[in-house]
Amino acid sequence: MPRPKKSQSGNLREEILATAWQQIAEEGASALSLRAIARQLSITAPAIYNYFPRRDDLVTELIIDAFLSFGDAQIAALQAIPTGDHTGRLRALGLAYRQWAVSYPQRYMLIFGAPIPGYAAPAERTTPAAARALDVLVGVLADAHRAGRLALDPGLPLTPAVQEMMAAWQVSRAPGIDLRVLAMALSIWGWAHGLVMLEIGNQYPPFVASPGELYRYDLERIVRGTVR
Amino acid sequence: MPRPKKSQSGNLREEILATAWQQIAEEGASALSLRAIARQLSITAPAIYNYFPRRDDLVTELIIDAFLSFGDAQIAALQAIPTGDHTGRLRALGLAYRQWAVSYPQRYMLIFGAPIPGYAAPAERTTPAAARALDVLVGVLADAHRAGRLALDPGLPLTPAVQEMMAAWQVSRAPGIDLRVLAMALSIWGWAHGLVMLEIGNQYPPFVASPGELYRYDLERIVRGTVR
DNA sequence: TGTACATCAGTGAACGCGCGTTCACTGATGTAC
DNA sequence: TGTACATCAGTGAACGCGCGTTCACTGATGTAC
Repeated sequence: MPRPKKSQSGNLREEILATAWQQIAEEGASALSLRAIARQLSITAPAIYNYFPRRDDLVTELIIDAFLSFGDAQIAALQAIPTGDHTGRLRALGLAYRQWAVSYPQRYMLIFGAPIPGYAAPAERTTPAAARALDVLVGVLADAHRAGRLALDPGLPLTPAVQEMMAAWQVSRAPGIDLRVLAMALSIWGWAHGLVMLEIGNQYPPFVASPGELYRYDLERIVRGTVR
Repeated sequence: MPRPKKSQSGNLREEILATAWQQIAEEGASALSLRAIARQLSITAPAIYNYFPRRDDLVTELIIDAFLSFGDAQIAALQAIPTGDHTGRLRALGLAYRQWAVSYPQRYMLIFGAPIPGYAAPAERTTPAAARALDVLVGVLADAHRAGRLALDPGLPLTPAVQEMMAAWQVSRAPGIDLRVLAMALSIWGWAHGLVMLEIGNQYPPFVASPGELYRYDLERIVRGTVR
């Protein structure tokens, strides 16, 4: 008896993706299984193959989707903040970064955490999606820099190796952006990633009762030290 | 035919642990399997049960071992640096942090990365081991603070929530240490964790050809901004 | 020194499990005449 | 409007795999007399 149509929409592909997200949220990305998805949708596992030729194709779709959602959240964070309020924009970006991560911890883990064993993401599909969020941060910092509001330590020039890497970045995705601004973007990203990973990975010592408070405090420190 | 003694030492327990480390290094912690270990040691899987009642007990052992090794590395990093050289000590700690992580990336992932699905570490055994490394950092910062060399932004006092958390830490593990020093330790830890996770998780954009150079540059920035 | 015996580390077979993937199939649907 | 037919999404059985864990066993070792 084909197509018992648990779903009146018939859009099984979307339901598979939605169920995959649900399972990732509950059990983590490494627990994702076609059979579990099928079970939950009351279909048989081979039916999924009509939509995703291999399990990895499903995973790839999920990763790209997560990157886009994350990038959207970063972009949306700036919407309410005036262009000239550089401090406010950097702060909003930082808050939105953590907010998205704690709202979808497993999704964050999927794109920024440990790689899924036996799965290699196709870089040509995921890299552009990944770059979006970083571009937003670079944009905010570059605006502040253009306005002369960025605090760059003149006593600490880029080392040649770092300069070279940032130049490669500048050429490929960030034309005209000051190399020290690019380095600062990576540094801020690393900081946010670190605190967020500690939080959603449950790695903080037990006395850190409210990681969000700690993050916000530290974000304020970073913002003050970055934008004058 | 029992005990064909592939190993003349007879210390099979140690060999199991060593093989487990090897497999974690090659395939990641989530690929760890008793059967694979047994295969490599040319024994049968049930033999392992003579030494570890359950698979999880083996994992717990590995985690504690990794924490201790990491803590040792942090402590050892300070050995060559004079007590009064606060800048040098903080820098050495930062360099050693990354060095250990990139030397044993899977081990780092095991203790600070994504949790192993279906495994919950017994906190009463792992927490003390985990705290060692953080204690070292706190010690270095506290020394610098005592010497009046720590740069604390007087315009950014701890928020009440952060103050409360740091006070809990102070009571439990860090008697007499200034609360802002504790907050700074967490912040620096988060930063290092972030950069290191991006590096060993292969999350950097492709233009970051040499993550180590980037880390060292940024470490220098952090050190300069922290210790006067 | 020689023999009986307890110990216990490791074996091999078996259990039940869930997984990704393949395959031939079925039967409702929509189209062409 | 009615019928023949092609399409194709989903089924159900089966494949081979690796896993953790259990169980009764075996036979080398070391000790006690």
